[in-house]
Amino acid sequence: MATGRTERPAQRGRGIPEATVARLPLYLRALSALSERGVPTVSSEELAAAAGVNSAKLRKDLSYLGSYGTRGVGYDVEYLVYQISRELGLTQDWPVAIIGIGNLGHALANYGGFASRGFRVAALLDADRAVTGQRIAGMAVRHMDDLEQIVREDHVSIGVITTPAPAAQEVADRLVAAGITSILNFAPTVLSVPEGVDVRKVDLSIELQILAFHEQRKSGLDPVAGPVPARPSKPGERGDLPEVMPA
Amino acid sequence: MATGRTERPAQRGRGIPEATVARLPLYLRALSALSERGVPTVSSEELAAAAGVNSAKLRKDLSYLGSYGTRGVGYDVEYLVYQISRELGLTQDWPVAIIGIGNLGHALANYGGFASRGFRVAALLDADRAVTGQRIAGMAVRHMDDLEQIVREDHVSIGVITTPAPAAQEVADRLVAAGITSILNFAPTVLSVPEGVDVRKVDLSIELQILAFHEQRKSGLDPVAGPVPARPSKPGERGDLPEVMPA
DNA sequence: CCTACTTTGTGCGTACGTTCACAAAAGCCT
DNA sequence: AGGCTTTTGTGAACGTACGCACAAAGTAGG
Ligand SMILES: NC(=O)c1ccc[n+]([C@@H]2O[C@H](COP(=O)([O-])OP(=O)(O)OC[C@H]3O[C@@H](n4cnc5c(N)ncnc54)[C@H](O)[C@@H]3O)[C@@H](O)[C@H]2O)c1
Ligand SMILES: NC(=O)c1ccc[n+]([C@@H]2O[C@H](COP(=O)([O-])OP(=O)(O)OC[C@H]3O[C@@H](n4cnc5c(N)ncnc54)[C@H](O)[C@@H]3O)[C@@H](O)[C@H]2O)c1
Repeated sequence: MATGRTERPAQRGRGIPEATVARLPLYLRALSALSERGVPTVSSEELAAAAGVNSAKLRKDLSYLGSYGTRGVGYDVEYLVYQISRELGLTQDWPVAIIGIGNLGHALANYGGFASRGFRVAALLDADRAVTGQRIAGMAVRHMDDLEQIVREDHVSIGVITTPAPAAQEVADRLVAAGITSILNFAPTVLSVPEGVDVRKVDLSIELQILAFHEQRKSGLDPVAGPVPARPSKPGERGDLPEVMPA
Repeated sequence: MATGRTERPAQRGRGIPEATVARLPLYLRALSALSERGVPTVSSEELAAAAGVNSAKLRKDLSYLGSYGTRGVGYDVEYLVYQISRELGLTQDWPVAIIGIGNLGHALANYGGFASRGFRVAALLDADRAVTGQRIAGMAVRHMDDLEQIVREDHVSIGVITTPAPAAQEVADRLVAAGITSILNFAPTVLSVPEGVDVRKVDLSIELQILAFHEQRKSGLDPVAGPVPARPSKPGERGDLPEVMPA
C-alpha cells in the first residue's frame, strides 16, 4: 500500500519502538497496582518482575520516554504512572463505538474495565432492528444508519468490530469513511484499510492454534498423521508421507 | 522462573520460528476459504494477499514445513491445508475448559467458531454456586471442585481463564496442578507458571492503549499535558513540564 | 525436444529486538 | 566529607525477522 521507499520505514513519529509501546500498558498496570498499595518508589528489578519482563528491557523501554528514574533509588511510582499515561495518550478521553451487539458485543458493552483508562463506550451499534433499541448497561443500541452522525457528534475515534466475519470488511469501510482511524477487530478476517488507519486484531482461534502447536510439541513427539490427501498428482511421485527435512 | 542458561533460547522443538507459527493459522484460514470455493491451486502471491502478508515471507514460512509447492504452478490448496493443519496439531482433538462463566465466559461458551478446528469445549467451570448447574449452549456449568476430575477424565489440555483478575493466578495454579500445560488468559494479569507451561494472553485494554498511542500521534501533535504530579522532590529541580527530549 | 514463461525456494543485506555488563549517578552511613 | 552501596541508563554483542532479488525447477506450447 505504499511505494516502499522513503516513507517511515520503522519507527513512527518520534522514536518509540513498537515493541516498547506494546509493553507500556503492562508497566502502567503494574504501577497502578503499586500506586494503590501506596508504594512510593519502585526499582526496575521489582517493576520488571511485576510486569513479567527482563529488567534491562524495562529500563531501556522507559529510557525512550525520558530519564525519569533516580539512580540508587528507582522510579517514583506516581510520576511514572503519569508519564506513561501521557505518552500513551491516556490523559485524554477516547470515545469508543462497538459495532455488532451479539454475544461478544454484549460482553464488551457490560465490561467495566473499558472505562478505567480513558476509554469511554460512546455508542453501541447494530444492523439488526431486533437488537437496536435494546438497552445494555444503561445505553441504547443504535442502528447502523446513525453511524456517521454518532461518529461526528461524539468524536468517536476508535471502532470495535464484533460483527460476524463476512460483515467486518464492510463495517470497517463505513467506519473509515465516517472518519475513524483506529479499529479493534474481533472478527476472524483480514481487514484492508487505507494508509493512516490502524487496525489491531484479537483472534481467539489463532491463539488456540498457537497453543495447540506447542502442546503437540510437548506431549506427542511429532505431528500426528491422519487421512492424508494425496499429493497433487505428479510424474515420478514417491510415497505420501513426506516427513524428512531435506538438508 | 528459570536459570536463564542453557534452556531453549529461541526456536523450540524442531525449527519453526515463533513468528511463523503465529502466521500459519492465518494462511490456514485463507486456504480454507479457497478450498470452500473449490479453488484447486494458489500462488504464493495470491495467498499472501489473502492473508495480508508479503509473498516472500509466506514462501519462507511455508518452506519451514517442507517443499510443498510446485514451481510454475503454486500450492495445491487441499494438500497445503492438510500440511498446515498437521503441523499445528489440528488433526487431533483438543478439549478445552473455560473457567469463569461470567459475561465473557458466556460469550465464549456460546461461540460456534470454537469447535471448528479441533477445539472442543469439554467443560465450563465456575466457583459460584449460583452459576454452576446452569446450562449454557447445552452444557452444564460444573463447580471448581470437579476441576481435577474433569481435566483427568476428559483429557483437557487447554484451559481458558475468564475469571476476574484477582482470581486468575489461583485458577492458573490449580489448572497447572491438575496437569494442564496450555493456558489462554483473558484476565488482565501477568500469570506466573512453571517452565513447560505455555500462557498466551488476550488483553483488550492493552490493544486499546496501543491504538490510543498511535491515534495521539496521528491527530494531536504530541502528548497532551494535564495535571502533572510534581517530580519527586530533588535538590536543584526545575519546572514541572518535562517535555523536551534531551539529546 | 527445445524454448519461453511462471513461480517456488532461499541467500543475503538490513532492520529490529533482546540481553549482558558496566560506568556514572545518586543516596546513605559513618 | 568521603567512601560504600544501590540502581539507573546505555554501549555493544547477539539473535531473530523481514523483504529483495534471483537461480533453479517446473509447466506449457510449438
Ligand atoms: N462470541 C465469542 O466468544 C467470540 C469469540 C471470538 C471471536 N468472535 C467473533 O466475534 C464476532 C461476533 O461474535 P458473536 O458471537 O458476538 O456473534 P453474534 O452473531 O452473536 O453477533 C453478531 C452481531 O452483529 C450484528 N451484525 C451483523 N451484521 C452487521 C452489520 N453489517 N453491521 C452491524 N452489525 C451487524 C448482528 O445483528 C449481531 O447482533 C464474530 O466475528 C466472531 O467470529 C466471537
Ligand atoms: N467482559 C468482557 O468483555 C471482558 C473483556 C476483556 C477482558 N475481560 C476480562 O475477563 C475476565 C472476566 O470478565 P467478565 O466480564 O466475564 O467478568 P464476570 O464477573 O462477569 O465473570 C467472572 C466469573 O468468574 C467466576 N469466578 C470468580 N472467581 C472464580 C474462581 N476463583 N474460580 C472460578 N470462577 C471464578 C465468577 O463467579 C463469575 O462467574 C475479567 O478478568 C475481565 O477483566 C472481560
